[in-house]
Amino acid sequence: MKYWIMKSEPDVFGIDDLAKRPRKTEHWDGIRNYQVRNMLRDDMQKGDEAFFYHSSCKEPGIAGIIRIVKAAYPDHTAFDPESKYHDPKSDPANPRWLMVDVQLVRKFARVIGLPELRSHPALADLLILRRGNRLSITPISKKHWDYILRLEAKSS
DNA sequence: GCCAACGTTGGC
DNA sequence: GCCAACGTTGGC
Repeated sequence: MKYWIMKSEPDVFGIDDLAKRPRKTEHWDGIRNYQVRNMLRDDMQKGDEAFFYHSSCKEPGIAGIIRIVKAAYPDHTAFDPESKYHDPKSDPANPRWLMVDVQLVRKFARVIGLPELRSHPALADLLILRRGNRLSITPISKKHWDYILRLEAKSS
């Protein structure tokens, strides 16, 4: 079982939106980056867990935990001309883009903010804190995962 | 809104 | 295959 950090803009789709979905489950669509797609396809498995990270917002940070409940399958929004994720180059017979289904495990009692994450030397090599990192999904080690879980219990 | 840091595109 | 131009991301 692996661990991940998955970024989303809460103005578009945040952890509270996921909580409102039936069975608190939704497909994670719109991935249009080859590196991320390859990770989905090759490394991400059903049962993996991920931190739900809020980006491009007032308080960027980790908002809770989600679980992969369905492994990678074709992202149908690529075929939909009405979708903002439409990609005419994705052939339904040979889909270019993939998505997974995620389910909310739990929302954190508080958002663990980006400045707080940065303040911990133990998290210095966390990919999401790296300058210029723009991948919407990144792997995270069990060690970092557990460390961040312990942060949640502390007050900020 | 600015800007750094990428990824992608397309001409050559 | 190179590389300039362009688009996107995301923190601030």
